[in-house]
Amino acid sequence: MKYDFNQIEKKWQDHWAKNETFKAENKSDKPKYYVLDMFPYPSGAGLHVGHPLGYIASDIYARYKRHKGFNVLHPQGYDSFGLPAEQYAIQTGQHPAVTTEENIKTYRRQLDQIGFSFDWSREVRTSDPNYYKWTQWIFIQLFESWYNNDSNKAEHIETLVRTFASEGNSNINAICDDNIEIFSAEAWNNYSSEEQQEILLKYRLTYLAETEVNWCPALGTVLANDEIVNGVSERGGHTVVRKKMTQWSMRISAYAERLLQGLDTVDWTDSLKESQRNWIGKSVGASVTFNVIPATTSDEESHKIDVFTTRPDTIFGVSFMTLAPEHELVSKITTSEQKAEVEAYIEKTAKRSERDRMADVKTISGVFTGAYAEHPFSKEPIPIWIGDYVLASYGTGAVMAVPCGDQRDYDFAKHFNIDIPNIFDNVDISEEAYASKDNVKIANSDFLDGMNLKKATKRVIFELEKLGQGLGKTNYRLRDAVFSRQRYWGEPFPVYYVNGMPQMIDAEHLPIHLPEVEKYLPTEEGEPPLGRADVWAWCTETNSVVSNDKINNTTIHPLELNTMPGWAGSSWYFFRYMEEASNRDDFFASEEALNYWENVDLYIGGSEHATGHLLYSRFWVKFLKDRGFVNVEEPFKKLINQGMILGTSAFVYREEGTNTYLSEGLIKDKNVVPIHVKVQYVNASDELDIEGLKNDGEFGEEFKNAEFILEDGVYKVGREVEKMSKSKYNVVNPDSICEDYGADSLRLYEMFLGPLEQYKPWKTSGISGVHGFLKKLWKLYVDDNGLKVDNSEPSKDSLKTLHKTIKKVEEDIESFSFNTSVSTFMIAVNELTSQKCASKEILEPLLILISPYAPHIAEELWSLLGNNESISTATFPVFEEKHLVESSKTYPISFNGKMRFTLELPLDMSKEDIEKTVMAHEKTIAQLEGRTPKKVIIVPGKIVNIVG
RNA sequence: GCUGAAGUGGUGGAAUUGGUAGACACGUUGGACUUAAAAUCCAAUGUCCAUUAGGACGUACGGGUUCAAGUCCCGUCUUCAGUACCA
Repeated sequence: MKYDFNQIEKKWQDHWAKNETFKAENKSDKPKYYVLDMFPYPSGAGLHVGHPLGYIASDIYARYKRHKGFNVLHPQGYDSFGLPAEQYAIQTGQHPAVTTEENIKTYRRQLDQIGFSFDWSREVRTSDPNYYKWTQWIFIQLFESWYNNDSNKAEHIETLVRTFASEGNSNINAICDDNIEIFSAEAWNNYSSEEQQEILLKYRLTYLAETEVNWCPALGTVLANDEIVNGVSERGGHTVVRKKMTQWSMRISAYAERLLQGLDTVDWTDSLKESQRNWIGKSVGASVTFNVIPATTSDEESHKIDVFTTRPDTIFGVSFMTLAPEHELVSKITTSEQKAEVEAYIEKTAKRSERDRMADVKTISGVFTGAYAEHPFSKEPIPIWIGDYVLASYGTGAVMAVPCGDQRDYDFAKHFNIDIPNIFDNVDISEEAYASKDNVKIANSDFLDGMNLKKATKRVIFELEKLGQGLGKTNYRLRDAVFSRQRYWGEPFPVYYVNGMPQMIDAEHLPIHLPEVEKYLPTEEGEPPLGRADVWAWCTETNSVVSNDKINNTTIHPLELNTMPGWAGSSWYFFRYMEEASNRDDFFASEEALNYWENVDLYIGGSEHATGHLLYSRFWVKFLKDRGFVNVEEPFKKLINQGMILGTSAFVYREEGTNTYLSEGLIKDKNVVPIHVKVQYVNASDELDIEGLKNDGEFGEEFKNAEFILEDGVYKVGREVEKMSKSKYNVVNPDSICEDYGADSLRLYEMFLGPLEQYKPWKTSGISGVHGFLKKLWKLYVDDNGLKVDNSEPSKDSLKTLHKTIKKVEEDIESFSFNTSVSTFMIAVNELTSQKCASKEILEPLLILISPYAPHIAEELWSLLGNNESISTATFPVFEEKHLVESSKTYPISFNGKMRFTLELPLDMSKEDIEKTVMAHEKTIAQLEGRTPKKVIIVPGKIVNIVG
């Protein structure tokens, strides 16, 4: 019987699907375990061998946990809203829903053929109205909530409204917009409904606000920072301008501290936690208010500049202030003499994108405004400058410049010849600023003289508070997240507008379906694509979406034209899987389901989601918990970032100006151009299939008439490791691997390549190793006459092989070291083969060990052994130490730490006897050449080291 | 710059608390089987010296601790990833 992997794999994949082998139960006596892969976007290109890496790892773990007696939830689905489908729709006119459906089909077929143990009955798709109904619902809850700093959680907006009505807002401690005026209960009750709504928007966790965006008029859309290159759009090279737009924002900043603290409670890698910490960017310091000195005595208006500083202790070192060019005070305080210069500077900086400004750290630029502020303590005038090293979007957009203590301020001061007072005792600042926080001793600072950083900081804040010109403050870099997209293929907002004020549609009328449009582009007026929908108005009488021409602004109102961003649907999907598909109509997941599964125990995915998806999900989960909809604070307990599988590109070398290609060994001093060729035409020895290449239609005539100069009768290609991509012709498709070697080989090989987290190159030639292993495994059970396993008593050696394998594999899986288990299997099979082991007592448990990695062959052999139940239900073999107990040990005998020979000695031999035996050995005598050793180190069971 | 990860044969990588460096594979070379090829099997394979026996050197580099260092400590270099005028 041959190992016919194609037939075996198909057979078991069908069997698992038909019997719903991997369906998870929401009621079980077993402990639960939830294994999840990061949500895939079903791209049109399908999978390459790099994609399944994480899925294979999580699948091994899920299968292992089942063997270990857990009720495992291992679902899969699609983040099916998104840009590529929309882009494709714009180009071809095809509805994104249609192409998305096709892509999902391809994706599913490819996933199925790898043999994953997904519970497909729980599949979700973000673009499914039954799913986005609940995304819309969550949005409404966010709108209906505010963040109460006193209770330190989100509360229903009603609690806020009640307080407003009874006592005004002066006692409210909320996370809200900055520009909030104090009002009394009486005032509140007298406000018009619109005025009240406007105020409430400043408190809601999702709110409409003017946001500065990168607007590209030619594309009619907003661009992300990384879509802009050198000030023009990456696609098409169109001009991009900074523009204010009214957009939905999410008040994630309310959760900054909890998002930071929560990191200590989850089992993620340090690097991932670190990038989230950086992103949140907490800095502790003080806010200080500087009064602007009026230019003339008749000047009535008085201005104040608020700054944030992490070093309030250096306040006496301030010698100037710098405002961001966009700062609203700039136009108000600039003197007439400086006006022209300041305006020219502002115009110049407005043209540079924020990213450009940040990237260019070296050029120092700025302009004096002519105005002065008053130092809060010394009352000395301080010149006010503007400079683009100060960012409008961070802090208050203004800094108090302390050149002796901050390198950027120092450079700025040097450049413009501004005074650099030294307020540090015994520190030389003639070359650079003293930015260190260690060994600070303040001098020339009035009441702070002689104090260290900690003391001075405390004292300054105390004094500032006394003056009413400052207070201790913590600042976060984390900014509220823009939630509107000017796109078609996303979740529509459940929002309509009455007199310009946003109104939520009642949850009972959800979902609001994405309307049909005839084109997926923005309108001529620059409105988002939904502006093209004819049926896109809300009737408050029938509670339905009706034709736009019925809009009367009394009962029928326009609907929101933006859609939600990609992260909306992916911020809560892990809860949706918890509920069985048949029970999803009335809630996003039932309380029982949420209580049973709690959160994701193991989450595997790419590190590119470090600050996007992983931060937004945590934010939504904390919010949902505050409002009592879920009961966990963090969504993902343990998280592993899988590395990337890189391609090994192949190159041929064309001699410059000719149609001649030189083999890799011949290019030495020649002037050659390396050209990518398809890796399919290269064998394991880097030799090129020239005929194949010549006849490949995709390359056209390029190689048809080319001459190939061989070395030793073959053409050798050059190789280089690069990211897998179509344009580099190094993409390897899992379909062909499954066809040629089988899914089990693919699974094993992906794991065998190296540690999960690491980046490593793919080389198809290497797969023959694991494929050979599977054949050897097969032969251990089956020969030409069929099954050869018997009920013979296993040998001691075979028992030892089995049990050391159990031990190692179990340790490996628990520590996610899947690559080493594959080696362990190889060693086990090599050993059992040479032991001629045929004992069922050994070979049956061995299959369970291997089955998470190579489930198809394991199932097949398992059933050949006479089992009727799927191997996935079998209990993991139990390791027994007694089989590994040895009576002797092969000791390495070292001289001065270098191993010279080995000696087998009984393990129960005493130190003294070991020393005697070793010293008497002829090789020892030869090594010592008559010397007497100074010392003999004996570590029983480990090593003997002779010194001297 | 900062933060994080990493640097081991021709290649991917192993060495879990300091204790035989290079497991397991790929590739290469030689051999068996075959008319031949494929498949399979056997052997060798870190580098250098030596006919052998054996020896020297070897985990990015330079130091150190230790009987013993890929592993611990100090310094340097390189690569990758994230992030960045963050006040």
